Amino acid sequence: MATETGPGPQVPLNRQRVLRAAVSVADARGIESLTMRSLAEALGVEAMSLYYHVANKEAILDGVVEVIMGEIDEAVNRADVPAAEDGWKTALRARILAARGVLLRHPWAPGVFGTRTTTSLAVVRYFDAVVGVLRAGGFSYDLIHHALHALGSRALGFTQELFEPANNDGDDDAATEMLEQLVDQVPYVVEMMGEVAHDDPDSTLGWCDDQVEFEFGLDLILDGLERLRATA
Amino acid sequence: MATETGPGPQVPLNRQRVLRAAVSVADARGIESLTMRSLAEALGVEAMSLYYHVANKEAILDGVVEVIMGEIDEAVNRADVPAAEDGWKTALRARILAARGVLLRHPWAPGVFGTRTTTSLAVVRYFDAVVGVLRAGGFSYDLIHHALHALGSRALGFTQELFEPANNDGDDDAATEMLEQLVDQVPYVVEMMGEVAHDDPDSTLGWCDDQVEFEFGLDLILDGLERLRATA
DNA sequence: ACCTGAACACCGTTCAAGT
DNA sequence: ACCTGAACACCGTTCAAGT
Repeated sequence: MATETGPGPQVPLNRQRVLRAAVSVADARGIESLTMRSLAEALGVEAMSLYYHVANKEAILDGVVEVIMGEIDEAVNRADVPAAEDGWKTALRARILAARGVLLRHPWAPGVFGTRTTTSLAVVRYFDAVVGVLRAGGFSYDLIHHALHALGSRALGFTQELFEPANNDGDDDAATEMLEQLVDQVPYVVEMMGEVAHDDPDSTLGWCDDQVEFEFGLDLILDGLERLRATA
Repeated sequence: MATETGPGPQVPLNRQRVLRAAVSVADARGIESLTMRSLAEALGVEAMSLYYHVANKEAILDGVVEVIMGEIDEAVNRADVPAAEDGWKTALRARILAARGVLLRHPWAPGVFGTRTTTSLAVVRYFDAVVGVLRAGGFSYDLIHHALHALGSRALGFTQELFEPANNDGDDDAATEMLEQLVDQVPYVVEMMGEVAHDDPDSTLGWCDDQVEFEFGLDLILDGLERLRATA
């Protein structure tokens, strides 16, 4: 719970504690407030001490990816169903939704994944397991290769949300009003929102159920892959 | 071509010139070197002058998105095929591939799109046109809504490339060697790469044809949507 | 109306120095 | 072995001041 407590380092710092504290800081105060100085403060240490344990901030972000991937591995191991019994689609779906559960607890993580330039071994290992599931399901490597590209980051449980952090501060009325003034600029979108909102009286401008939509897109891709596999 | 030439501002600066110069700087030297000071220098002006024309750097990045979306609109208008004649799938596919062509010229742009918190009107207008194409193709708004989520950023021609900027500096041998030492850690990936490389002797570690893979994923989704539309 | 200089708070990082 | 203080180059930004 607490990122660190007490005065200064009774026990010497190490790389693992630095990385875990970085995740905690990002969780608690957002990734943009993760600085060498704020991280050091959370650890009860001076900023310069961090450089004894990690090369620089980039290395910290690389390490943060490893920590998150470790959490994903844990979640998958807890949730995964055997591929042989229920088929590849069920197994892969469960794996991806488990990964998604982890990333929902670290909403800043997808952005960090996107900024890494060197390929993380932990990420490759994750994809290796995905390839294994598909292989056990009878896919050719050629189709598996295409499949990985089709899934993209969805294989890790996230998608690039283009409209995500809209300020949903309860002012749905103001937002609706604004949209009404845009009727001539985006007529189809306005009509769509009106109709879907009408079908589901509970839905307002925050009308998208992220989980439902993620599963819709995931199933669309998985179903398409199953069709290709069966006719290959 | 030149971002600006000559000494200082003969003609007064304005918002449009600031934004276009920002795109030029990002194209030429990368998004990370787009700073208020470097942008000002490219415009032959002091950094503080920029604040007369834009609120702050965030506003510049918002404006950059508008500029890019303008280029996409141009490209789409040049390339788009009428929806009525060739069907919605052909029209949407052409539209998305036109957008992709623009983003390939600005490889830093997807990252900027990802960082924007306020929703860009230009982006919403683009998606409005996508909704229009699907609507003309006989989709229900409910299915269109799901479709937008399934497409995600792919509707704009990009995907979150998790393994993109690998240092492809000709040292494929070294990379292959490294991978061979990982055989026990990622056996399926190694086997996959060996087999696909064997099928196509030209392909090495830079073995993925981005355009081919993008179109594969796009078609997978579009074909799945067509099936859902037809059976609805 | 449009641009600038000086200054501020904040970054990541280096390096010699402490214990 | 592990941590620190002082310093550096670089950010975005404010504000009063220039023309």
